[in-house]
Amino acid sequence: MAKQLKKIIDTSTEAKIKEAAKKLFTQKGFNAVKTREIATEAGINLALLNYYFRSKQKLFDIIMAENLISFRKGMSDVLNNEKGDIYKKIEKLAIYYIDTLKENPNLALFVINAIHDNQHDIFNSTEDSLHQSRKHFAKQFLKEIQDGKMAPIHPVHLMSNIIGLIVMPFLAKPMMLKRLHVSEKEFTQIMDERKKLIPIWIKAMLK
Amino acid sequence: MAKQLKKIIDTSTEAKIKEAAKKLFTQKGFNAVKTREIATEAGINLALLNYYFRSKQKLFDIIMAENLISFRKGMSDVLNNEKGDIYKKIEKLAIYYIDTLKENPNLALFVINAIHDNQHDIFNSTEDSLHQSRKHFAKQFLKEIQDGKMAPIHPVHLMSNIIGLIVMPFLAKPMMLKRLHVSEKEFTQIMDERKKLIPIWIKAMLK
DNA sequence: TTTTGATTTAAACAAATGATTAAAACAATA
DNA sequence: TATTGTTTTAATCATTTGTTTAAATCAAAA
Repeated sequence: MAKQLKKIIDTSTEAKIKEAAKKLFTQKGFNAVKTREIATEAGINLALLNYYFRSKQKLFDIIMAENLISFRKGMSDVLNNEKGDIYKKIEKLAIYYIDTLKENPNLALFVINAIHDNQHDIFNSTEDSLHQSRKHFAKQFLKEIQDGKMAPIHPVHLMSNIIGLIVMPFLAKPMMLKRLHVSEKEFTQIMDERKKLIPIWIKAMLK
Repeated sequence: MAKQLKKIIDTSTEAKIKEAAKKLFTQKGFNAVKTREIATEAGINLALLNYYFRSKQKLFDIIMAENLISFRKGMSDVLNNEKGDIYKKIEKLAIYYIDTLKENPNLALFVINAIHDNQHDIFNSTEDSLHQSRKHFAKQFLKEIQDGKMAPIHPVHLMSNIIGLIVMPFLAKPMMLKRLHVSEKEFTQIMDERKKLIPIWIKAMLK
């Protein structure tokens, strides 16, 4: 059967399990999710989880890998492309991540948690193909400073600021909605505003 | 000072359990921590956990409450004080949270996770005494906009930016250290720089 | 010293949980 | 249709995990 077609329509047991697992693991993490919960969510017999994926851990590893790929995809797509100045790239990053996190706000917390326990060695350089592209971005950043267009700050500042401005509203989303009396729709709108605002802000900050 | 002294001297069984539980729960969350692990870490017999705290859940609830208090303390101390313009307040917030998170970087992720599962109803208005003080801050913010000193943006933007700039480097700390080849000491130094930089940045962004 | 109540301990319990098994149902194909 | 390999199921297993128990130890008061 055609693989591409299969993926879209795929209603197979294996796909149902993976889908349920992804939803639950991404939302609640490894330890908070029980195999029986996944089975119920997927509407399948408990034993099929082990039949198709050997163990809960191996299933989780697959979800982890897929989630990291979605998260890295935006980075490599933007940074690998040599065109565009630093602020254009920041805008592209903002657009990609805001759109991704609008779809799946839990992804942010999932990745942050993964960074912290790091049982998957997610910073493994061979695994992580972004090493090169990041170097080019770093060069652009240094040049910007040398040309006097940007204040001389440590890369940790720049990274913290970019990631912080893009990701934080999603990490704090439940609080934002409740505390600032914002609806889902308004929230989405505000996030879309940020796609344009963040590069402008970063530029203004680092002048 | 008296409190710290007490903390050091208090070597009672109850205190040892709470200390171990706080360390582990804050680091790994409720589900990843097992009662036997707490007992070992505290160097006490397993049964004493239930003897002093009834259940794992009740022990966790206490740690949760204490952690939320540390986290809210900075907010109320700064916002309750009517003195100071908005940027002075932002600086005070930055100083408090950066110092707090330097001491305990895991606190950030713990609170974010608490915001998400929210089994403790942490936005409960009666529980949360900050309601009033926040209102005054909001007024200051609106006045700033009406006076044309600040761009007219949604409060969600302001909140996201302030929290994002302060908290994100700690959430992403393990990545920062590894990826940007930064030592613990350098990281601390950079975080201290941010105390002054963040209010300046916020001002520049929102001009 | 004896008594009394509080604390600590080793052992055990019951429920939850991840995994396995053996049989049944199903699907294809010869 | 009969055969064969695959998928699904109900039942069960083994371990983990939160909690309890009953006895032992300790410390202060009588």
